[in-house]
Amino acid sequence: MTHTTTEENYIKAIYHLQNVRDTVSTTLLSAEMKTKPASVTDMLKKLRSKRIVHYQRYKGFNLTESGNKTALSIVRKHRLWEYFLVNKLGFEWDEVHNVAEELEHITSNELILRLDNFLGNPAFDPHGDPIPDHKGKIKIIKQSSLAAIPLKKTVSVSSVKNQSIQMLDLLNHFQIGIGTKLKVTKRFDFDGSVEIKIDKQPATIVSKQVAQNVFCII
Amino acid sequence: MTHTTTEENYIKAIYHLQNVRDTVSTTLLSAEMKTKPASVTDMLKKLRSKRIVHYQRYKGFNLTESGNKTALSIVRKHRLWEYFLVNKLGFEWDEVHNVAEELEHITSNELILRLDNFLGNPAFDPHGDPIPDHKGKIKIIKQSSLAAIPLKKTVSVSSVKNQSIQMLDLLNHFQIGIGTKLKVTKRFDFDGSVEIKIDKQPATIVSKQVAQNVFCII
DNA sequence: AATATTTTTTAGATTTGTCTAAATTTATTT
DNA sequence: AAATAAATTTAGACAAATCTAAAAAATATT
Repeated sequence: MTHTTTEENYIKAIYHLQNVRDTVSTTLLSAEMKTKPASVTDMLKKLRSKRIVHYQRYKGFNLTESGNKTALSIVRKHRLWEYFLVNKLGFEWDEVHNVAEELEHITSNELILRLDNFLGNPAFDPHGDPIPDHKGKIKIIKQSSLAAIPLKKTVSVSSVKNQSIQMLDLLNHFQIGIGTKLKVTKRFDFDGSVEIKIDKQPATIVSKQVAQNVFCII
Repeated sequence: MTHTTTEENYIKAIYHLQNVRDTVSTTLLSAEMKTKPASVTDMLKKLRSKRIVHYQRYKGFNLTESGNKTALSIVRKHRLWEYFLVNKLGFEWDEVHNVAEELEHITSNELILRLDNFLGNPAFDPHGDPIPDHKGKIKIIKQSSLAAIPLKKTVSVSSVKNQSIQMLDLLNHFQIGIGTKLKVTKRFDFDGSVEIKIDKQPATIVSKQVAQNVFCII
């Protein structure tokens, strides 16, 4: 079964929202898709007829098993392309999202298989998000945010939750990237900000918002 | 000015047909696009309003200067991606066309610039067709078909005109690819077939149709 | 529990690219 | 030059994805 680019974008959006909230509403999805709730209802009927979502009017919806598989394959393509753009073409990690949004809809399975091998079958993309393998399997690693890790323990940055350009720009400024080794030296209860130390650099303070979005392997 | 994928496909088709015949008819274009003549008329009006083609009803059409530039940029993208697929991902030269048809519509200029550099700014794609540079400039080389080159002169295969899967399959069978060194040892007037010799391999005979489609640098 | 508010759905319209069938123009034959 | 044939265009319709406005259902408030 094949899907249009629009259908694929809806499937991916439902998948991502499901991983954040446990129920996804029509309104929330319409905000994510930058459409109106009425349009979402139309699409849900279409996706139901293709057995991508379970959906009952007024009662909500969620991905079927088959829908989930499809979502994983789109996410896989997106993240492999991001890896390619950063590690082969030299893009910065904050520049690749939009291009990958387009590349993820190229339909050849053979292409993705070969791209995966060409890249050395990476398990994580440049933002630290796991890349599903060809069976849809995801490597899970234990991560804690800067707001939660123990003090004075050296840890390695493994992913960033909020991937807005603004956030990535800020992290670039702090010279924080995936793989950066750092430790939290102090926490300030007043505003939730956190003092961190990278190598021999002088300590700096990052806000609560940053601390909650940067995840590390302990 | 941006264009839809469909518009881009029309622009590319007009460009290619213009390089073969000097006037392109509605019917011919409809055959190329696998649509009906009525659909072509509709699209021509749209492309005219975007100043991509000169077009007068019943009088024919052709690309404007701006349309030609757009066409060259699409051809450039297509051929760079073909080069990538063959030389980086290990596809065979007869497998890449359909995937490149999709990739050529990805819109990022930055992507193409970086891809071009990553590939080493190649001037020819895996079928021997020239890749327009970022200004749309094409390297032209003097070529003659197997039907026209002098006898017993060792030449290098530089491009293949008919790029159907069937043709490429046949050439693979003969072990003829871009860069293959060969000489024409005899021509048969009866059916236009041609005897060729590659290295120390025994001579083989190719048909007139093949001879007319394989081009070489003398 | 009745009312008010919010969310979701329906109904009907719009745009893009396509189609068929009929009309018009151009080209070819006789 | 008239008749016929071929190519092209118009007119009107359809599917996909969207929209607005109104109706229906679910949720929250008093």
